[in-house]
Amino acid sequence: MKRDIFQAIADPTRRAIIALVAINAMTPNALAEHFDTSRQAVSKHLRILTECEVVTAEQRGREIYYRLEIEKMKEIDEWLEQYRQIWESRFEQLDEVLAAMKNAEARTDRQNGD
Amino acid sequence: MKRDIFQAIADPTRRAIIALVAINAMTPNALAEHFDTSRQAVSKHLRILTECEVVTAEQRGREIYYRLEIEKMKEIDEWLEQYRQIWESRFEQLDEVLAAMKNAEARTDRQNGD
DNA sequence: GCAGTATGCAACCATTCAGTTGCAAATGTC
DNA sequence: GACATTTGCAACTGAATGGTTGCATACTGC
Repeated sequence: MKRDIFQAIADPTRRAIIALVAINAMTPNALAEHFDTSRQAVSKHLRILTECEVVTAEQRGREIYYRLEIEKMKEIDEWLEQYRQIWESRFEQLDEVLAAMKNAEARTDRQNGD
Repeated sequence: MKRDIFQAIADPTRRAIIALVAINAMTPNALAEHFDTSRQAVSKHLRILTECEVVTAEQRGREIYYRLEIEKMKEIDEWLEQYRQIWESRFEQLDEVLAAMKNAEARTDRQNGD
């Protein structure tokens, strides 16, 4: 029942909804046109996304416009940060390896009088 | 049946496993000690993570060491990139607003002889 | 006020999922 | 070779999930 942002983005349809409302706010009906599923199915996804505060609803007459709450996406970025540090440090290590290889090559070249 | 990286990270236990094997490769038994669930439950999570290529297994005698495949985490980062662009552009807009406010403030100060 | 449109909510269904239990296979130790 | 350890796989279970259908509510335009 208690869902978090990671469960929110687990479903492909929800990721597609997020991508759509990121560009501009949309109504459930307009969103449903982009999918094979029913309007109600989209509506249920929107409810989940609203619960997770990934999107917010704004009533305009009888229409409800949903738009992306971009701040929530930063939470994923923050979680990813620890792993970004890992691959960046690995990249630096690779740099060191490449530098070492270049040095070794240069030495070999000198020895061979290249 | 066909799982992707987003479903892989949807489960809190799996995110915890990812965090653990990111530091150093671990066996299912060692991992299970960190959780309330059974070893088999952890093993099932490892199977899912392996299927998604988030972790890779290395057999050493009768033990199997699982380690994080950091490259796979980049896929999330790549997906997040489009949203990062949004919040960065919003940040720039905020900068412009702040700059405009500062200008307006400076003009007011001059008018008031402050 | 009435027909039509937009939406949310509840009930139901099939599938998936996370977990447990039991068991078999492979490896290490004596 | 006998036994313990480590692990994966299969079967089962209860809960969650994504989907559909039907209905109630609220707003628009006539």
